[in-house]
Amino acid sequence: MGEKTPNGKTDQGDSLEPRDRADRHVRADARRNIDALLRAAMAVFATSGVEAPVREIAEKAGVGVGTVYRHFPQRSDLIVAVFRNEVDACADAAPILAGKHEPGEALALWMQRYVDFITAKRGLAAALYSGNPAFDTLPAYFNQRLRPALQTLLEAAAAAGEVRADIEPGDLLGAAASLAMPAHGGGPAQARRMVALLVDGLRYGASTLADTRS
Amino acid sequence: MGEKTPNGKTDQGDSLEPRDRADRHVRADARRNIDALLRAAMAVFATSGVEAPVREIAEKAGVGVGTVYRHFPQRSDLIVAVFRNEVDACADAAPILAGKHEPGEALALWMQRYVDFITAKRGLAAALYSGNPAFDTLPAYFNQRLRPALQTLLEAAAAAGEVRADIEPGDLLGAAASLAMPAHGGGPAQARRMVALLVDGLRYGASTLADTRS
DNA sequence: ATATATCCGGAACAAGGTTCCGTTTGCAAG
DNA sequence: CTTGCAAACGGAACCTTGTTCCGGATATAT
Repeated sequence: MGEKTPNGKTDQGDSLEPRDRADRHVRADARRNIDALLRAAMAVFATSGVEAPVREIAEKAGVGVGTVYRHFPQRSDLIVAVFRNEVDACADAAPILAGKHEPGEALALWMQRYVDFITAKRGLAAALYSGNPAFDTLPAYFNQRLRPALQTLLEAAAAAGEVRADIEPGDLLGAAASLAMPAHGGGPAQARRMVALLVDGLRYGASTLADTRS
Repeated sequence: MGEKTPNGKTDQGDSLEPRDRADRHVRADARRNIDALLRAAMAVFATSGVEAPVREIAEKAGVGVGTVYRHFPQRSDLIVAVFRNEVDACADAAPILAGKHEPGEALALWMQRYVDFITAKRGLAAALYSGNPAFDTLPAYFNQRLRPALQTLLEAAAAAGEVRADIEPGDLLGAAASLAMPAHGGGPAQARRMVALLVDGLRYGASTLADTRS
């Protein structure tokens, strides 16, 4: 009659580090299965939502359920791992875009990438609001990974004079997330348009501020 | 592999009317059991959250699970019925308070009543964000019942010169709900304080506007 | 080549939602 | 006051899904 959180030794999900350290030895087959599971879970979550049965994910990954629970002691651990994985991918996209495009363009492209991530995650909001403490650390992780990524892009674009310089990355992430929330109604297309508008607002601000100040 | 919503004849949950019409005959024992179920569900949801087992509710109501499902074909129908029931109670409190107190006082008291309703409903947010279409109609019902109730109070208080007159009831409901959301951290006590502040803001506005205009 | 710690698969268990059906009962007509 | 029966009741049984367990397979160090 209450909470049970023995939580022996969860290797992922507790640390706030971007990725796992190679603790001792991870057998090659284990690593392969973990990757397959993350990939399968990502696909299944995208189509059936995060409440898809564990068996379905296991089957899609070509492993038994026992293997799932060996690496992800709780169903929520798998969900968290997938979310963190996607956040990492989104954050990692920032330097790549920065290397391939003009600063302002890189910023705009990354924001769209971010919107796509949010809209694709049906059930993210539900998980966050579910009250399940397993998801408590997710928001912090989001900020920790995404804010620096966006900040770098913002600073580069501001230095190039392409956007205004007084924007808090955290504010922008929050605003874009609000606009993109699936619960808000309006499909992914609308979300992309609204966020594009937001980014254009940053650009407009640059010229306005330049005019006003000089 | 998809949605199944045959939905034969759900008597509650589809109509937007405050309460059920007496369709044909409702046997006395049935009415009694429905009431007992709503009461039991309200109590159980308050203590164990909305994901409490149906069996537990049935037992607390002193009926078999078959009886639960006879009146509430899906578990979510019971949840929706309880929510609507509490919304009705909250809305009905408005005229009662208005009859017993000064207009400004009635408004303040009702807002507290509303906050208590929001904070008590652990899992309301989760349900709303769950993506389950069964809950889609809830927000509309909330507005339909609560807005007129609050509007009456606001108009009375404004007519008495106790609060400013330019407040949209919908805005106020939304703001108070945001402040009271359990997910916001801070207990019910904080929520009450913050909303009291909000109401005081309305009062301040009354004198300010009076000064400025005359 | 061998030992062994680790990993794998899937049957088995537990819990909760939902269905089914034999029995009981409110109630209105006679 | 009977009687007939549609409606309602209860709870066992069923299905789905999360989680545990353990005998067998296997990667890897020696």
